[in-house]
Amino acid sequence: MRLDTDTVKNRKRRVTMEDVAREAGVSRALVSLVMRDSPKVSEKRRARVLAAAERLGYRPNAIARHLASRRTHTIGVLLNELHNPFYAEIMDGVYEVADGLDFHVLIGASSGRTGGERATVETLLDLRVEGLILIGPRLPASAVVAASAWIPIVVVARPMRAPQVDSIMDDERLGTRLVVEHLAGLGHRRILHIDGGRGAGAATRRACYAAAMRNAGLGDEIRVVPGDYTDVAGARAAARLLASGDLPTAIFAANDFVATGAIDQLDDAGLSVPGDISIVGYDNIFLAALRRLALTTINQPRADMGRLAVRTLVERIEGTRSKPARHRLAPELIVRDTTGPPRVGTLVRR
Amino acid sequence: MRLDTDTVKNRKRRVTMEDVAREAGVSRALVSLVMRDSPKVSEKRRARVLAAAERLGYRPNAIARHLASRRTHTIGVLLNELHNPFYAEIMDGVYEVADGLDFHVLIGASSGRTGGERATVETLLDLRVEGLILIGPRLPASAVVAASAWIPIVVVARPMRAPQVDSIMDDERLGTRLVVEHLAGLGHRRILHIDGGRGAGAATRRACYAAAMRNAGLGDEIRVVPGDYTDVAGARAAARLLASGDLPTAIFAANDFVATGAIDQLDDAGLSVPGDISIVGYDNIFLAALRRLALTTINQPRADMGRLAVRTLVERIEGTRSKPARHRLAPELIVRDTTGPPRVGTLVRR
DNA sequence: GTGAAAGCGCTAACAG
DNA sequence: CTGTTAGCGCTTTCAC
Repeated sequence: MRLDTDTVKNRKRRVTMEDVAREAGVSRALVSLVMRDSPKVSEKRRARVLAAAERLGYRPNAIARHLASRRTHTIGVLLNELHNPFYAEIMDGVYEVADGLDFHVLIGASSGRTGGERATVETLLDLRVEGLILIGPRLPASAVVAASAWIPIVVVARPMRAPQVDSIMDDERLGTRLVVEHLAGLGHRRILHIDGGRGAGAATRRACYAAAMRNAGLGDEIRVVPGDYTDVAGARAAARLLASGDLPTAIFAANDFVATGAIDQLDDAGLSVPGDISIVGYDNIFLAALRRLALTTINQPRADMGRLAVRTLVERIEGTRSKPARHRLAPELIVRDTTGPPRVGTLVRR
Repeated sequence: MRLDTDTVKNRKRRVTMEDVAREAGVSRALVSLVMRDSPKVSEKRRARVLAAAERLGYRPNAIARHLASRRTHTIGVLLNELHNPFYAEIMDGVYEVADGLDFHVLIGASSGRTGGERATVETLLDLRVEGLILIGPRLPASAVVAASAWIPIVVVARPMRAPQVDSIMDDERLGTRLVVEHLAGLGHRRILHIDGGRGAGAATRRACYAAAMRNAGLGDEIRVVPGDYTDVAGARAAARLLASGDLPTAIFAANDFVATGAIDQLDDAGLSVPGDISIVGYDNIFLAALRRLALTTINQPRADMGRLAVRTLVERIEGTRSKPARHRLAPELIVRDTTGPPRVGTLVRR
């Protein structure tokens, strides 16, 4: 029995460019040119090389290529949260234009580990991605700025003021104003906000809510209950509200997940939405459109945000632009069934 | 003004090991040892080197390291679908044990692009990840087998028979049997299946459904409507059913998304669930637990699946095991409010 | 067009 | 423990 030198642990041995060159009877440099689709190679030789590569089952080693060329043509994406479809829908846009621009996309998530996001960013950095898109990062701004010393960074769904960092989000002032005005227009005054806690952009949304309330002449009614961007947080906040006995007539939830959790809890308590209390979410994820939820919410142009993120990033990578980009996309109000006029005679007296 | 040679396009110049060695007054090899936490370096020198690295802002170049060591300590994950929380929850388990085993995780998604999954796998392969976890891949089995010639692969949520490929999923025979028996126990006979189309594992689920029906003496009632793993597909299937006028008394949906879409459509048609028709999903994603849905479904131990996937993969990478692993985790029936006894006197006559 | 030579930044023996 | 010597597999001048 002949020793099979082509297998290691039953797997293929890596075929190198050298091997292909030998097989095709040309120099290694020529093979390299062919692999990079260089125009300065005769059709004949190109065919020879390609055939040899095929025969040997050659796969270019991207790592070696990256090391030598100092380019990876790859962008990294930090996904704060794999569970929220909001982010997934942004990714649709990211993939769409990254594919067109011929950039690879590497996703790093950070499922709640300690120092998760930071570690993920480091990994991506060490892999020499050429730019980074941070989607809904909870990372301290200082860490983002530090990373931007290395490569271009665009932050999505969270404001960022560093000159070296680009940012993309919806127009929060407008979005929150649409919410408050819709509710106020229905006759609500006691509009409470369950916030996104330490989540990306939560502080902004909270501040804009307050501003919108004041603008509507409802400055005295500003009331914020702490939450997080999850359905569990929404349910918990609603439970606390219920327990306190001091219910508002309307709730503006930090996002659709929070709204969903809150509704769940109110249902459980036997309250009617919007009969007893109105609820508005934010994001317009598919969940909101389900008839059983029919959540009034704010639509964010998610795919557009993803598309824009890649374009913005690539501009920086290619050095086409040097001044910071601050894109603010237009949100829109989607009225469904969770909002209505306030109950006549408040449910619970103050 | 002094020319700052340390910036390129306003970004940090890469500091190399050589630079650190010079700064610390030691050899490059020593720096390398320090970076790899080798025990055979005196505390004193280690400190010197670390200080120098810190001072220079040195970041090891993972690419160069990988090339030289021929190890990346990274596993790749192909996520067929970023939108389905089912997969996100598997990832929780993946991260948990990968972190513990000190493996990096790189996610490649493939948002519906043509040849998306294939291209993503290639990218991951070229990056020399040491093993691949394919979660719910739609890739042809032949492509999976081809990839397994290069590196260890474990497939999650889809059966795979290749000797070189490991697979992890729930026990579908049991899961579907629980569904059918639950429904049959309530008195249903006309139990229809909206399937997952060409989705991962859909064929298995379909076949097991048929087997379970026969087992329950309901072989004559087997009926499958084509779908896909999305809520849209569920709604569409329900719409067709409604239009046909030939409704079953119970629907077993391919997954919770499909069930949700179907319910949405039935609601719209004014039918009552489970009054007029019972519905069961599969997966038990958070959606199913919402009170407004309260979907009866099958729970899959998602985090366990993710954990097991990494362990199984690492066994192969380390060469600890060579025979194929075929893990089948136990699913369980979660009864909620979408199932009940069939309507007395069928809604629509055959 | 094509090939030779010189690295990319790091790891891995192997002497000392 | 420390430094020297070779590469890892590819790209990239630069002559020919």
